[in-house]
Amino acid sequence: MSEPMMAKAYNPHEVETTLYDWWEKQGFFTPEQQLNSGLADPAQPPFVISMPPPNVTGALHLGHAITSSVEDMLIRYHRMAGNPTLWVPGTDHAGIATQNVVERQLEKQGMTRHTLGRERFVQEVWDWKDEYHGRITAQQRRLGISCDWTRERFTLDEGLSQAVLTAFVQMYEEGLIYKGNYLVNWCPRCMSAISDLEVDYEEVTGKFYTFRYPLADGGYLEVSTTRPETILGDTAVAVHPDDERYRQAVGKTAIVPVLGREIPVIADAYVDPEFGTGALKVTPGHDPNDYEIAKRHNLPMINIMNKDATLNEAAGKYAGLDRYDARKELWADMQAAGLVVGAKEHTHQVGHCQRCNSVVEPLLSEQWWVKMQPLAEPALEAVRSGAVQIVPQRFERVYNHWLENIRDWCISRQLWWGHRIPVWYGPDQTAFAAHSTAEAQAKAQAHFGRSVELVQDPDVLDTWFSSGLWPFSTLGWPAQSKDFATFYPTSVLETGYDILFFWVARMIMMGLKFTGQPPFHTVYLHGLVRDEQGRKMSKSLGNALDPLDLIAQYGTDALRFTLLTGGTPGNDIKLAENRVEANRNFANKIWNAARFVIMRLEDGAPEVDGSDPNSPLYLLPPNDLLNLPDRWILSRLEAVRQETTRLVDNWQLGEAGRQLYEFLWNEYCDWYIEAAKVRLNEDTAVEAQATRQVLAFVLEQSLRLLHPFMPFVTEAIWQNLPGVGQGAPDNAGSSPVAEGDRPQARALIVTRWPAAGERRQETAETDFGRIQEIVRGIRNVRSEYDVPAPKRISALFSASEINDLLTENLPLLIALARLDAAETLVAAELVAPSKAATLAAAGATVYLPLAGLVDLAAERKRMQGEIANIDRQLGRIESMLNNPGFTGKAPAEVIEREQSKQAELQGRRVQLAERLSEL
RNA sequence: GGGUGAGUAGCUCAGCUGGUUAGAGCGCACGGUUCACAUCCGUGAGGUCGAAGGUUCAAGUCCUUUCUCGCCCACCA
Repeated sequence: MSEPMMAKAYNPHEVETTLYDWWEKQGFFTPEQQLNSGLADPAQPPFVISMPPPNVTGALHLGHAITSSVEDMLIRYHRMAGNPTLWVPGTDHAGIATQNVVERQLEKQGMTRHTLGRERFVQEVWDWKDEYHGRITAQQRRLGISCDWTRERFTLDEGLSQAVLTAFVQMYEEGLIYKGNYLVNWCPRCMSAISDLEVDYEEVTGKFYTFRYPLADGGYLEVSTTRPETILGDTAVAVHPDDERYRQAVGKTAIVPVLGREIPVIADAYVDPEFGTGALKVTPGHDPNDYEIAKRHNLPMINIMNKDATLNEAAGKYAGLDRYDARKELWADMQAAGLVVGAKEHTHQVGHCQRCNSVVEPLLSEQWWVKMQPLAEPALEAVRSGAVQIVPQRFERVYNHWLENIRDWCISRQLWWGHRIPVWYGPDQTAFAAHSTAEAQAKAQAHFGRSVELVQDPDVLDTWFSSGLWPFSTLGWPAQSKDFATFYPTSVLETGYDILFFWVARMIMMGLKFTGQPPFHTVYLHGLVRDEQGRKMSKSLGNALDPLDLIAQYGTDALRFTLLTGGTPGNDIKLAENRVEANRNFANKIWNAARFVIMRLEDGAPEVDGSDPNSPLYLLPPNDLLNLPDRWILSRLEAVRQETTRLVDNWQLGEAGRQLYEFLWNEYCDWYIEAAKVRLNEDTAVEAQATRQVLAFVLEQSLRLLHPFMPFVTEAIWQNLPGVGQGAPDNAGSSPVAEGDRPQARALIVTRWPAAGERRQETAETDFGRIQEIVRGIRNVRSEYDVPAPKRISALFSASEINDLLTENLPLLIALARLDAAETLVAAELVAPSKAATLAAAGATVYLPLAGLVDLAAERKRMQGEIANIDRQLGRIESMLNNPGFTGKAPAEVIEREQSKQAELQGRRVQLAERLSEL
């Protein structure tokens, strides 16, 4: 195949979709294909992630981008490590959210769901789902996620619906699901109950109204409220039992203003005498605390509100008014009646519907509930025992606290979009939970002894009910499927910490309940993506960055790398656009380094190891052909391989990425490639060839290490490497060869993560470090003396102990420090020229005559500064080494390091001082 | 009220198990037509690591107190 010339700059858009389609078509995302191709080792445990399903009608945002980046990183890493790897994608029907979207759409056409009727409305939502499903999944593909699309699921699929039915019926039969009339959080806009978690509390400045509650036998009590309309539902006034002020009032009768209803004055310890007037109006139908008080005192509970937050007949003359209008009118009437004491500003927490931001009302209503305590216990134990580990660990406390104080979960929603509650009622309201109408009928028949007409419960389940089953329902449960047997429990559940309760805790509870096992062994929580000022990104603030825009501007890899390396686990990340840009530059940098290497490989192809697809693509030359830079970069590569592997295994993904960045840019590009040029240009053919192989070897291994972080640019480069051969995207799908006969394509995505090498050479690192120190020192002097960059200068090295090192690597020094070869000399000892800048580095003294440029006074000053700097450091070290506490207690290794540093500094000091005295 | 995270260079952040002169990117200054890359190269300036105590031979890193900001949970009418 003809090698396509690599473009001068990396263009993400030329490769991303092509590569993605090719990967997908090749089947690399499926565990079956990984096993068939020999990448995955059947002896290794599978690595499985259930993808948090995005809302099917949602649009991609940075939350999805960070989730995808982290999960795809883990998936690619484990796939390369040889685990059969499965990442199950899917979408969520997102009950209220989706229904609201469609309802808003209907509204624009002057319709409501009721004008359409249930069946047609649900059909309408399905149409939406079909339209938008393609959009969200296409957007996810742009992120490069290597999930197994052949196993994609939707929460309202047949299979997942079966899971929901099974779970519901079983829990119902065990008494874990029950129906009851309780106070719920009611959203008057959604016209549905919502769970505690779906209520967001916001601080609101309202009014604190104080008024007189008349007593039947004269007098009054002063009482305060933030919601005067609830007076209409009062069934008592309560005071603290020990409150002297109100002792006589207890037992008396109060009169509800306007309505004239008689209610008792009671004593209850809940009342805080310090707060307000110390007397509390009790509205059991519209306040959770009052509800509890009412239960203790057997008070009646009055519901004054309709489901749309207008008042009902119980409100007397206010019936039909909206809650806020009623508030005003009632207050005006009270004022007229002389009952008003006053109203002052008051800030307090008010519950809002998470989905539509309406103010939520506590309302008495009959709903379905899950009994949580019995589910919470095992879920707590799973984390306590370590069967489930949460990363970062601090979230375990949050998790524990929530589960220890858990309350029953309201799971019924008065919506049409979702899993309809599988309960049918007979003529006498007897309830039958069943998997189907037919089964319900059979149950009813058995119960009544005859066939009766059944009516199914109209409500649907909270969308998080089906989400709780996701890790196993997507694998086929309740059927005993092969996938379930093979891939359950999954490995890691990765998501943002904001849905720890909504989703993660419920999955653990449901997983333990229905499969007897925790659904995953690790929970990895990432932070939330915020704007540069740390604010939440939102449409209304207009500060939301669109991941698709960022991808269009900088490429997918740049965005992914930024999200992966821009923060630390569990902490929010403030996304600065210039970091994305910097990482775009990084992708380009690698691209160009590769371009250079590949061009040079045209002078002599490197030896390819074709024997084992799991070993490095290129062979290394024999040791005796390796020079210092070769040995150095190989040693560094091995160190970085070890470090990144360790870091990824310890969930320090960002740190791993940052290390690769620094290795590739600051070591491979800045030093090794520059050093390699010397040998490629000047040495013998055999040596040049050896260097070409090292260049190729290190590049190829680095691409593997970087691939999970930057999948596209690494694969694009890899496909251009000589020896990769056929299989490039150009051939994908269009080959006339039958599927089975086509040679297995080679792709970076299915190469092995580099295995441990034996190339670590501390001496090479020390020696090359000396060269670097000297080169940097010379560059520094050049810069200080304003030597024009292209100008070659003469240099005299009085090398003493590193004479051999410098002699051997003289061409390297000449090239990197831009020395004049004809006027450069290395010797163990040489006489200092009279007029030269002097540098003490790495044990050598370097004289740079810099004809005509050296100003002796300036040079003296420069050296004095240098000596002062050395003295500062020496002072620090000496006080350490003179401290018996240090020498007695510090590890030998640390002491040795300080000693050798001291020796080196003293050496340099002597060199500089000698020179200074000569000047 | 309880819990928790953050406070490190002008900005955005690293610094993982305490041990070289605390790092990066961007920005800034100076210099660059070095045959991969100006999405680049070289050099440099810039930090009492929020504050105060303490533990330790040694603290940005551990402990206590404290200040500022953020988030989560919680029934104060």
